[in-house]
Amino acid sequence: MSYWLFKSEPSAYGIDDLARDRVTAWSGVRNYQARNYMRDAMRPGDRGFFYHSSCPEPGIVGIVEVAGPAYADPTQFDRKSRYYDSGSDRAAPRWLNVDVRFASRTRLVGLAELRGAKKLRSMQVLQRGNRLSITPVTEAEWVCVQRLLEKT
DNA sequence: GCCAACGTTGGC
DNA sequence: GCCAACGTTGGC
Repeated sequence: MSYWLFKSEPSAYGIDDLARDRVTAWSGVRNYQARNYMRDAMRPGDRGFFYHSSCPEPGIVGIVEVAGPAYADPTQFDRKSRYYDSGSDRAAPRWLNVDVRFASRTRLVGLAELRGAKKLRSMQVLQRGNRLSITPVTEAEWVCVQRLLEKT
């Protein structure tokens, strides 16, 4: 069992959208490292934080669960999609994604609060220049955020 | 809107 | 294989 952080711009797809849809495809990832996390390291049942970025109040806003194994991302073959990849071969798709299921909302744990927790100092999403839409979360970090969530 | 950071691309 | 240019991301 591993832990993850899924980052999304709420103007594109936020926790409200996921709460409504219950399950969504984490498609459109065009970064090899993030793809490898989904393809090689994620397991159904893994849990993650849902994080809002590029918005007035960036931070963790919910808990999600990996709903199934990675599969070929259909948007790479869709010529009309902004994620279309003419270099991807149907017989050996370049891009994969998992489905993510809504688990619960949380109160907002904003960036300043995350940065204020010493145990989260090495959390990947907080590092300079981080741009991955998926980052691993250690068990210690997961527990630390859970404790923050218990406070109000 | 600005700026820093990073990945990708393409010329050589 | 190198590296400059470019596009994208994300916090402020």
